Amino acid sequence: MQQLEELVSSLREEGFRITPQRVAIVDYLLRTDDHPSAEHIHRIVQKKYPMVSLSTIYKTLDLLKEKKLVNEIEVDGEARFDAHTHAHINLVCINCGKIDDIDEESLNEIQNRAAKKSKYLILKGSFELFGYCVNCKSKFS
Amino acid sequence: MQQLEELVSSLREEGFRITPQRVAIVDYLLRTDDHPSAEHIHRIVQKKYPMVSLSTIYKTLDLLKEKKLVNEIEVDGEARFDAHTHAHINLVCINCGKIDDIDEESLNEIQNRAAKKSKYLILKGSFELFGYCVNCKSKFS
DNA sequence: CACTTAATTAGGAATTATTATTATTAATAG
DNA sequence: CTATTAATAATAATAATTCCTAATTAAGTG
Repeated sequence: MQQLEELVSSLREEGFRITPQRVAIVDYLLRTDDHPSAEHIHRIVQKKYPMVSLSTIYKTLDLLKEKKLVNEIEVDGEARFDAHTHAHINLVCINCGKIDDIDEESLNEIQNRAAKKSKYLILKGSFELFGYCVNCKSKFS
Repeated sequence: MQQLEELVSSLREEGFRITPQRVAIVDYLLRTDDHPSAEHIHRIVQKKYPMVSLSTIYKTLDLLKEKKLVNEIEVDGEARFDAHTHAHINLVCINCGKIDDIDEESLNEIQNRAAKKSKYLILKGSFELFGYCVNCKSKFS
């Protein structure tokens, strides 16, 4: 995960204007471990800048996506975003909706166990995986 | 994959009414290997029953989902459905959008290879997997 | 074979997430 | 400081899905 200053100056160097809105959005995305929706980012950013509009959130997220600075995933027809652009998978608990990241190193272990146990994944929509949700404690089979 | 008659009588046994609309929807889902959207199912079913409404499609799909007779996945913010309810994963080509099923036996092999090569999957949104799309021939890395 | 009635339907309105449009504002270059 | 033009706010438009309600009908009952 990169620092705010790096991101901001890299954007400036590429000729993008640095606005308070953009800084606030990037700042929030870097600070959170969550996978917020555009709406959620909007509510957070509005605390500091009450007049920021939702379409600005969307446009900024588009820009950041294009620059590979954020990752977009999809849950129940809603876009969610995170600033963790290294290789990882997003796990969505089919019980409580909690989203977790799993990085490459944990993933190796999981894939090994998966191969041994011949459990299955379902990409997109609901998915199943051995293990349990760290949030709601429900078990998968 | 179950037969139409089995499904229909199992629905009837549970007290659900068997309507031409429901039969047509189930019939189509059983016949196709595709992952049609609600809209697409609507167009197909309308060929036989021109007055069937889109909301009926949605309600019927909800019923079938609840009874675990169809599987719902999500592609680009659009719901897609299939009647293959056995354990499998859905692969979505990040290049052409083609959706494929992989059943448990093929999956074992894939997971073994995945474990060896330590490639990664991304659940939801785009995903990456070694291999190539059988439809557009584009390779994944 | 009617008769009854609760489940189901059609059709349109409402909702939700997102994108497009446009006049206004403000970040940056000079 | 001023001009340029990208970025913004506000609003309208769009697309997928859900909600609503009066009308219809499947299927059990006499």
